[in-house]
Amino acid sequence: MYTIGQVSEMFRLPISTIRYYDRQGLFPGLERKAGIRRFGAREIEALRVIECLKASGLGIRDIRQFMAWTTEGAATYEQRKQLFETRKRAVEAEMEALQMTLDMLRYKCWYYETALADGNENRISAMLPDRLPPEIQELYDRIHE
Amino acid sequence: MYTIGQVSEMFRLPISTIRYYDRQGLFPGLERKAGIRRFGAREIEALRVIECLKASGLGIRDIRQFMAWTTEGAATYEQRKQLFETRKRAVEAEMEALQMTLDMLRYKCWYYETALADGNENRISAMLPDRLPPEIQELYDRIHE
DNA sequence: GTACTACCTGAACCTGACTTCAGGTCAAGC
DNA sequence: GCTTGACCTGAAGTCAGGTTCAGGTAGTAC
Repeated sequence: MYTIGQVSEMFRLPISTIRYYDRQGLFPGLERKAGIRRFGAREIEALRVIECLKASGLGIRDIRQFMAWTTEGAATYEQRKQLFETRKRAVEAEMEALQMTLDMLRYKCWYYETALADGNENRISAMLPDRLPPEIQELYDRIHE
Repeated sequence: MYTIGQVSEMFRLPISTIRYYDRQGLFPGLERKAGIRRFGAREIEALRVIECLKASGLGIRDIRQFMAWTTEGAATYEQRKQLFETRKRAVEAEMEALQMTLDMLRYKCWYYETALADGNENRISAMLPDRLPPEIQELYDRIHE
């Protein structure tokens, strides 16, 4: 069993954030002793899931819904499975989007390396839009589809 | 030259958002005719960069700084290059983090598929923490390091 | 000449996710 | 017995990133 301070250290989360999560209902059935929160294995796992769902783009409201489901046992396995499948698809989509972002950033890195080497953008302008170095052209075309 | 409505359609951004960006100084030197904004190639490219920098996790404030740099010519190539390199590293880190998130989500998908098939979590509990199917064990270990 | 549409403004409002604040409890060490 | 440190509360504050509102203009269609 851990205190809020210990959990705060374990997850590198401010105490205020953990209390906020509690207030939002993310630890249903959290135990207390003389008013003081006592975090057990269930809450530690809950926090891991919270961080995961948050990272997947889910809001607090929907995380609370999930936590409520976990208190309802086998009856909500289906909903919980669906939730994770949906989040998985969302993250996969997000990673594809970030891949495009990365292409743009790589192009811009090349752009400014070249501009910096030349002292101006003239040579680049002359190469646009379809006479860039092959590797860069590929990035450029993916970005400006 | 495009009107704000056309740009809104092109980028699938609400008009209010584009006006907000303008107010925040993201289109330095934006042309106007009788008060009406006229978006040219420069602004279209600016919006592409804005979306990219936003997706990389940069705030409006820093995007404004970048846009200011673009008006200062060759003197700021170095800063601009550095900015894109920093954003590139940030996105790469973000993708690694998302990869971990994905591992967790895959584990949870398996978990609830199994629980759903069994009607309870008993079999899974018996496999924890180190007797999971190899493929799942790998995910589990990466998550619970 | 008037209705319609697409544009304009500044100011106020909204949402989500926290954080801060003022004031209080409680056990341990000195 | 009193100070210290770690915990507690509800309410208010903050911040980013927009969105909405009330009221106004400008060009075209009939």
